[in-house]
Amino acid sequence: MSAPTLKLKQKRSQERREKIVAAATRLFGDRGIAQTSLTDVAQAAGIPLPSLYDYFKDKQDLVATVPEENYLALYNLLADPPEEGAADPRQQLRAIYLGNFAYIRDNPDWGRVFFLEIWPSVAVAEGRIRKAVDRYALRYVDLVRHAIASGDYRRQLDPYLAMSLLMGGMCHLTAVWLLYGRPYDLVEKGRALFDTLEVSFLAKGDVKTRARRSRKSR
Amino acid sequence: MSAPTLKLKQKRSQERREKIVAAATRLFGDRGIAQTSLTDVAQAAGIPLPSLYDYFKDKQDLVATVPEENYLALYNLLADPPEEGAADPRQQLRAIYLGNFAYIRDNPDWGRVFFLEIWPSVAVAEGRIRKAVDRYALRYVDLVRHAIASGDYRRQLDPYLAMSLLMGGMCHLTAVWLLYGRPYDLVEKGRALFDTLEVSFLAKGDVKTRARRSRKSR
DNA sequence: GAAAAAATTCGAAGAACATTCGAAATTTGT
DNA sequence: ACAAATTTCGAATGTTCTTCGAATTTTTTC
Repeated sequence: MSAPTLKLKQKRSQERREKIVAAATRLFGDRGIAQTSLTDVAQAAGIPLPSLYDYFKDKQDLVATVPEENYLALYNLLADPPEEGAADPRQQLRAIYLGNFAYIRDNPDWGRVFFLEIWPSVAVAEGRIRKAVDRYALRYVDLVRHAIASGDYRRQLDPYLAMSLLMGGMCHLTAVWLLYGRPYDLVEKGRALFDTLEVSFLAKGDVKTRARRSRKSR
Repeated sequence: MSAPTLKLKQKRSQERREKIVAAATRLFGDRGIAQTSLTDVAQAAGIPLPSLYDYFKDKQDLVATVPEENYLALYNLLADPPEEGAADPRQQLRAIYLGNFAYIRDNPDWGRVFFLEIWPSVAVAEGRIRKAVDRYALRYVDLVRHAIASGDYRRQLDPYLAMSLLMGGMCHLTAVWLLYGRPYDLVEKGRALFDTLEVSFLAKGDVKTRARRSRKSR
């Protein structure tokens, strides 16, 4: 029976599900969601077409799964190492932002689906995806707030505006990077973007106070 | 016969075409392109389904037409009034950027299709759409270059990076605005975004030199 | 360790949608 | 008025999404 993902599988036929998601991520990223038929996905995953419906309610469900699944990996990746620099929100924001670019660079398929197909897109209005994206965006809002509280960033800076600039810049940069065949180092550009952007975030008088950012570099 | 848009219509049944585009813009913006069937478009336009193919090669062709058609209007709107401030690239950039937001505010359907459905999206890779978008983006690159040349903006500022920030911010802001039901004045937010962003564009020593921006205000 | 219960798989069939064809209707040119 | 060109759309086709349920496999129970 076509059982939605409501009840988890009880065996390692979990692998099939993963195969499907992997195939879908690749194909969606390649040609776009609309141009990818479930027949293609099934074939690429080596699974009969109707069986897809044993793992996903419908195509939209599969689409929503792609960013969800990767979001977890990304979130964990970026959530872990706040220990060492926990006291420096500005440093943390920078690390997370660049980590984000690195993740995109290392998972371009996912990046393509997420930044070119799903977000922004009306799909993001769908509850499940919206939730993930919001949580993601609020993380940045939070970090900016901390940086303001610590005195690094201007007190008048609107954290939501700052988030829009960070996310929007990342989205645009990634989109261009992907569309033009990944011609340059995305993380490098991301760093330049962040540094440019941060100039407008910083508290004026504080420029030198916190200018000891080059320790360890990367 | 199903004649692609190759040869223009020789009568005012041009109106039908416009009806279709209008209906498509509204429906695509409402529910998204994938969730809108040509049957819906045909019904909304009051035209039998197969007749759509007398005006558009296929669905993708209709999709591409939406941004194309509006792009012209926007482009003309923003290209006209450079006369008065032609000498001040910084002022011109600001005016065009805000004019852009105003156009989105006044044509939210188009904004939705363009910023949530088409750009960014792999659709943008398609020749026709790419061309329009590129021309659009390069306009900003150009304006930034002028502002650099005039000494308003930092000499080290990468015009492409600046464009990414401008476009990305606009895209994100618009997306949020649309998705959350247009809760605030988009142009106002756009202005705040621009002013925040511009801080990082400006030449350092020049802060006071060119600070006479308040004449006549907006 | 076999029978019952539960979960899993997928072939066959149906529904929704995009797209094509070409004959009828209309307009244009002479 | 008549022929040529153009426009319109009903009927038919092909593709893709989705459902149904019987056959198969795995898990549980005694």
